[in-house]
Amino acid sequence: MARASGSKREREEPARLPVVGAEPPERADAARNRQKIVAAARSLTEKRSLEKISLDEVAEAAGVGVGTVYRRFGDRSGLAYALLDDSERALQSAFLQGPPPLGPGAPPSARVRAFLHAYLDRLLRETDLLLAAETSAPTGRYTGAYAAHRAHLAALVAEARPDADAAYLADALLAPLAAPLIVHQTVDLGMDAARLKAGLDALVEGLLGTAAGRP
Amino acid sequence: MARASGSKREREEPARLPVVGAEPPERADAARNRQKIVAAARSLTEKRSLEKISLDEVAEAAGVGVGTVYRRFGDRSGLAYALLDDSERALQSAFLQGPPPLGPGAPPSARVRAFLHAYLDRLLRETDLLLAAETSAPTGRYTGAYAAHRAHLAALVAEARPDADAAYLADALLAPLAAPLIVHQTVDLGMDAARLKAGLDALVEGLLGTAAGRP
DNA sequence: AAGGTAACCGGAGAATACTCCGCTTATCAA
DNA sequence: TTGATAAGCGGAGTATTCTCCGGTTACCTT
Repeated sequence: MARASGSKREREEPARLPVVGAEPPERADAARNRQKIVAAARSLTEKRSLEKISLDEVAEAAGVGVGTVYRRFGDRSGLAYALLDDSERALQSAFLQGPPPLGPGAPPSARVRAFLHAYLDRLLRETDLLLAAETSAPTGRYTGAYAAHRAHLAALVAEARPDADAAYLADALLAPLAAPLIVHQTVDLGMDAARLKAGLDALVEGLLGTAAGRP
Repeated sequence: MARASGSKREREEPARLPVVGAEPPERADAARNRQKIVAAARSLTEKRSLEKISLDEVAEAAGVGVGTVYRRFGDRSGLAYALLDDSERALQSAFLQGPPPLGPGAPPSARVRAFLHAYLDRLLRETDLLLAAETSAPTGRYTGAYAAHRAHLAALVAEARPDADAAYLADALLAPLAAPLIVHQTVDLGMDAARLKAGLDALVEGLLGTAAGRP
């Protein structure tokens, strides 16, 4: 089920975020329906969390059949990612070509730190959507946008610590930003954003050594 | 939904793992049914993953009504935790009163390292159950056994680094052990246990400083 | 412009999750 | 023992997810 849903979404959702190569172009009616569905979902999420909205309901609001919703987005998680598309593009653009420290120009550890902060801010801003995206299809989380974040961090880690297992450390840095964990920390444990950022800073400090004496 | 399901399981599942205080005793027929359900589920999981078994099916195999399964365990996640009960007890016993370095007697950073290794081994041994436990009810993951692990690590971290935010770092150390991430790393990325352990060691080293010069 | 083909659509239907409540049973006090 | 009472039980019923396929439509070729 893990791989199945992952590869399914990959096939069903052409030309989205992390895809680079050219794919069979989307037919006009399909694109139109996609937009109708996204618009309807966006409108519905203004009243309650996506997690409490049935996809049948989205289909009806969009004026399409249920099958169409599932064909386009696979499941609730796929729809959530579509709704996150804008902020994801903004984030990627910021760390790929924006001003430092998030974008190029700052030392790697500072960029890692800036990325984690930016991701946390975004998570706190779109908690409901990211929760829905991660919790339906939990095993499919690690493709798509996650892979881009992971690659970005891995490159920075490799730059700062060429001897380390950069790929692993990238995962380890992203893991504390899992949406359900953040929700638990903020809602149940009462941790605020500043505390979480301080904690993330401690991680970066320990792993990459922003202190002067580190290689 | 997050809090709801969490508090529900808490109410429905008396006298399990992390509960300390006395609760209303479980009626004899209820206990009998619980055992029948667990036994049936255990038997069914020998053939396929719990995630692919409907709870109706478990109920029928156990010879009880569906309502009984839901009342006792709340959802698939609750049932999974029940099936993990034995290994969880073993783990807790090992780090609370077993021999060092997992149990008392070793320096804190060594105990943290030993705990992470032990948890990873257990995760690799019972991947399917832990995956089912975490992925149904993802927001309820952070109560019960997780809270015990977190408290244990937090105490060790506080001992090793009295100045640090021990509670946060405990979460940060446990986060890379999320079942779906481990599955992705091992299945999709082909990382083996040794690599994961080395990565965890690097985390511990960076955060707690097993190297001599750390306070 | 017309026709062929591949993609797409819709919604009925099967599977599964989860709830609800009238009836039964265990437990305990008298 | 025997009621009283609270806890538990079962399974029909409702809600939601997800699939499947006959009919439709966009797109390209000629």
